[in-house]
Amino acid sequence: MSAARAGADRHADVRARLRGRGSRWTPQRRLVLEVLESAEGHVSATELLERCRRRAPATVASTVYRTLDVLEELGLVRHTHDPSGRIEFHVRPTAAHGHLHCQACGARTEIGAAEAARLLEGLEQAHGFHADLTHLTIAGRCAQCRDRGAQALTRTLQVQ
Amino acid sequence: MSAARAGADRHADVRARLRGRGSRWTPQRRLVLEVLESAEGHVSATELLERCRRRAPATVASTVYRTLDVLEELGLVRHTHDPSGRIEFHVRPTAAHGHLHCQACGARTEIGAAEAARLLEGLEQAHGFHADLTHLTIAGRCAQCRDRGAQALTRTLQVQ
DNA sequence: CGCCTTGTTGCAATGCGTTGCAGTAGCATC
DNA sequence: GATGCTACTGCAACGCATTGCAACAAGGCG
Repeated sequence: MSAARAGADRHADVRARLRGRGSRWTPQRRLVLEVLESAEGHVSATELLERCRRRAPATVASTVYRTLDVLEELGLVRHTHDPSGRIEFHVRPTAAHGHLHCQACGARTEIGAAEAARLLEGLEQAHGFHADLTHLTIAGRCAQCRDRGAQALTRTLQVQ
Repeated sequence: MSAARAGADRHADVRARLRGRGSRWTPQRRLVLEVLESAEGHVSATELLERCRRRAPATVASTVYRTLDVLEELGLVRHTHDPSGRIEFHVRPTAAHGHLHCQACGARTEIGAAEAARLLEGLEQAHGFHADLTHLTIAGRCAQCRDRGAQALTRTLQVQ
C-alpha cells in the first residue's frame, strides 16, 4: 500500500526505494518529485521542465529528463509519445492503459487496461507480440472532430 | 491503375499530380522521388536524407522533409514514429496497415489492414474514435525477445 | 522567347531531447 | 566528524526535426 500513501511519507518512500537500488536522493530529484505530485494526468516533458523552472529557475533540462527516466523505472510515471512524436508523461499511473489522441483537436482519452488488453489480445495470438500498453498512443479522430468532417484532419495531418 | 505503373511513367504521373494541385516539379523533388523508388519497406527520415546526399551531397535537410510531406499528401509514402519518437517512412504503401516495433531487438512487423481494422473496431464503438491506421505503431516485445526473458527489455526501456 | 506570379529552396535559427565528460556531492563506513 | 567511493549534476555539443524569411526558379501567359 506504500504507493497509496500521501504527503511527506511519499518522499521517504521514494527515497528508500532509490537507496535500495544504489541510487541517491538529491535536491533535484526532490524538486521533480514535488512538481509531479502537484500534477495530474498527461503532461508534456516541456511543461514539466517549465514547472520545475518556476520553482527553481536554474533547473537544467538534462537533469530533469534523467530524473524522469529514473522515476519511470520506479513506476511513478509512464511516458508515451503524442502523434507528432513528442514525449508525454502520465503522472501516477494507477494501472496499465493506452491513449487515444485526436489529431484534429488534440483531445486525449484513455483506454482502460482491460479494454486495451482485449484489443491487443489478437496480436498476442497472431504474432506472439507482447504489446507495451503503457507506451501505446493511438492517433486518429475523436467523435466530435469526426462529425465535423475531414477538412480539419487533412490540414492537421499536413502540419502535424 | 496509375499507381501501379512503373519506371519513367511514374515521374510523369507524380509531376501531373503536383501540377494538378498548383505545386511544382523541381530537381529536388525528383531526387527524393528517385531515392524512394529504390527503397523498400520502412526507412527512417535520417536514412532517406543520407541516401539523397549520396546522390547529391548539397542536399538540404529541410527541403527533404518538406518534400516528404508533400509526397505523403499524394499518398506515395506514409510516416509513423518508432518507439523513441523518431520518424519512419513507409515507402509505397499498398494498403492502410499498422506497425509492431520490438523495443528489445528493433524488429518491425506489419499488421495487415484487415487485422488492424478488426483490432480497432472496438474503439470505434466504445469511444467513437476513428483511429488512423497508417500512423499506428505499437511498441512491445516480439515473440523471440519475449522468450529470451525480461532483462533485455528492461535495459532497452531505460536507454530508449 | 521573355515576363511575372507564386510555390520552392537554402539558410540560419529554434525547439526538443540525448549524450559525454569533468567536477560535485550523497551517503556508507570507520 | 572525516574519508572515500561513485552516482549525479551541469555544461557543452550533438542529433533530429521544424520554421521564418529572403532569394530563386517553375511554368503559365502574352
